[in-house]
Amino acid sequence: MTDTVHSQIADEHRELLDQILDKWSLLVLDKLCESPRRFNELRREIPAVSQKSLTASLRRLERNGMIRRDVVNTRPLAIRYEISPLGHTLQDLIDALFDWTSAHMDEVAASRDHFDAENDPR
Amino acid sequence: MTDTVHSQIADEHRELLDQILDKWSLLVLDKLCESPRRFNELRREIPAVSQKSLTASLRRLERNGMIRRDVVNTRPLAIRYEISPLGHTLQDLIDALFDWTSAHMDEVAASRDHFDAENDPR
DNA sequence: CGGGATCCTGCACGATACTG
DNA sequence: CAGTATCGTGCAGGATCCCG
Repeated sequence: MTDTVHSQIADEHRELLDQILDKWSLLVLDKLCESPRRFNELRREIPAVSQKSLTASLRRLERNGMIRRDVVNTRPLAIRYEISPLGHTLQDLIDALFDWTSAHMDEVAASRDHFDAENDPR
Repeated sequence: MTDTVHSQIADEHRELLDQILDKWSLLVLDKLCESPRRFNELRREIPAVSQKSLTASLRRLERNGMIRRDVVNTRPLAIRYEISPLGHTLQDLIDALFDWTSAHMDEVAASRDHFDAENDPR
């Protein structure tokens, strides 16, 4: 196998992860792994996300098969977003990522302070 | 604890992950976990990355304490980038992420095709 | 060799207003 | 309630040129 083949594969990985690891999707997936939610429930639980971005994130996750969008025909109509089996395979990974940030947040912050202090605070 | 406290914490996680999971850092970290590299070695191994983006990614990783930058005083001078102990704690996670993409790439692609076929290919 | 400095572009994201 | 439509912005990221 040549280097270019390797890097093509690596690039596919990157693109795929880019799709899933967008600004909000991890938070959304985390919530949906817990239990199905409705649109405005997610908005309330992730206050920093705009309605447009949440819509986009949900669409992308749905397109990639990570979540399912169920239309419940009531009045007014309700929409349930729920994790898919494929999305569920990410749960452990997501938990591990959040655990990692919890465990190393301070360490990273300290490193940042140190770096900023050394590199021209001019 | 209130909702806002929860979401603030979640937001810190998101920001931290955003720092680390930028477009190229996972690929860079993956290489550096294997062995130290020099700047142009990384460029060659990740052909899609531009020089500017690689520089930025390395700087960010260094600032966050994930990698170390060693200046070797030869002529011409050489720079060794190597994984730090903190960065090393991410290795298993990164491996797991790449394993996940390898395992589910086809599934995701199929889901995408299905989604695109259903939603107005007009 | 390992970058820095500039210029430029797209697109991610937010704000706001409106709708079935 | 769950969006769509439109507008505006920043900033990530590529292209190019230059430097010790």
